[in-house]
Amino acid sequence: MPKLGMEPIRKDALVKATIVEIGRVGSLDVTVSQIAKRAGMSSALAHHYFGSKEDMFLAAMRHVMTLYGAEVRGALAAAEGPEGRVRAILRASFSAGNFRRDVVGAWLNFWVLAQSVPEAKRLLAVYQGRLRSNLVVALRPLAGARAPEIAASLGALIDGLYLREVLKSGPADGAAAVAVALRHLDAELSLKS
Amino acid sequence: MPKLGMEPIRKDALVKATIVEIGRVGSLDVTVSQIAKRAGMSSALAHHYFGSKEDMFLAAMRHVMTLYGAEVRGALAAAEGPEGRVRAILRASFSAGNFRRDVVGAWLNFWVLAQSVPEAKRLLAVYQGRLRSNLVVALRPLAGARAPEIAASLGALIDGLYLREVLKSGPADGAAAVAVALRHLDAELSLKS
DNA sequence: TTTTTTGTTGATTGACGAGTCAATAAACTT
DNA sequence: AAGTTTATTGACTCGTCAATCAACAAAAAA
Repeated sequence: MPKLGMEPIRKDALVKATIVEIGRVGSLDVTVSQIAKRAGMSSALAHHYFGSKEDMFLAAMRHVMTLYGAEVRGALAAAEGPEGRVRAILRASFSAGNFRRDVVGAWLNFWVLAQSVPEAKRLLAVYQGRLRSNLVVALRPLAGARAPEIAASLGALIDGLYLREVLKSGPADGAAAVAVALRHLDAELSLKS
Repeated sequence: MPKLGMEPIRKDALVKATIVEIGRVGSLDVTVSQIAKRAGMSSALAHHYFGSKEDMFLAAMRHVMTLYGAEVRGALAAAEGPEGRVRAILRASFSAGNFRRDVVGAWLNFWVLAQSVPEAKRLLAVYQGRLRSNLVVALRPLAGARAPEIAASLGALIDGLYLREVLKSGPADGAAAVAVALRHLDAELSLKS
């Protein structure tokens, strides 16, 4: 009994299942069947909605980035003052929704994919550009001409903290990561030269 | 015309070819045949010396780590004063030999592998532990009780700078990366609290 | 000189998995 | 009622690749 309008529902389920399965297996070597099974459908249907496994994963990462972007915008709107804005970005980056084991694992695999798949590289560049731009704007009133270089090191530090999360056992500790990033920020801001 | 004592030569060639091929392709989806071909032998011989593809890659990463470790020890021996030691570690981390496109690509894939292969996870933990320990020892005279936390953020920053290198086009710029890390160090050291 | 050890490869096996296809069915349209 | 669009899947194709094997060659040991 095929109900109509299934497409968005199925796609959404597949996108979520993709993240979960990649997180579970720890690599892109998940079969489409595994993903489809977790999403409650046949692999043929998954191929019907997304042309290929790669499309599926790219859609999943677009989804992750969209959620992150929305969270940043929300936090930014509620933030007060320049420093509040930087803190808002950092907090969003390590929020419970984004800083999850499976999501971090997906990011890591996405990074690998960006080395060989142009579309992944493009997406990653867009994401990095947005993060950088957000940081620079927020830092400008605090650091003036040094805003770009601080944004660069903060960005790298964020990526590094994500990376380190992968190795840890136990639940993700976003608060600790935020603390490290904030201290870096304070330290950089206290540098007068 | 089998010359004897080939084993170390073959293994060495395979280890190097593994890094190059992974760097070229950008993922672990390199075939053993490709690696063997680049190393100038048949895939069967590669399997003869290393039992499996995974063993080959793990040996390659052990090799990378060994070189890195030797470089750090050398730089540490020649360094003067505590700050000189921290600088030596950072410079070694981004030296021309270690901070190369293909090597960075290999690291990235190694990180992914560490999520699912215990031996890779173990190796990575050993490496991180050594780096951390080196940093803490060097930082102790400079930062006292704050040495561990500074070592942690410096370590994450180093990883992040490696990660960012992957996306860049053009040749690797180790000097720029060292500069970012050094500025972070200065900033952290100037924080008195 | 026979035997063992070491080096070497072409050919083959065996498994696995992405993507396709044909078929079935229920809804909507005309 | 006939035709079209959307949903859905089991079965199948087709390519790829890690790993193994059988066989051959040369050096070293016995």
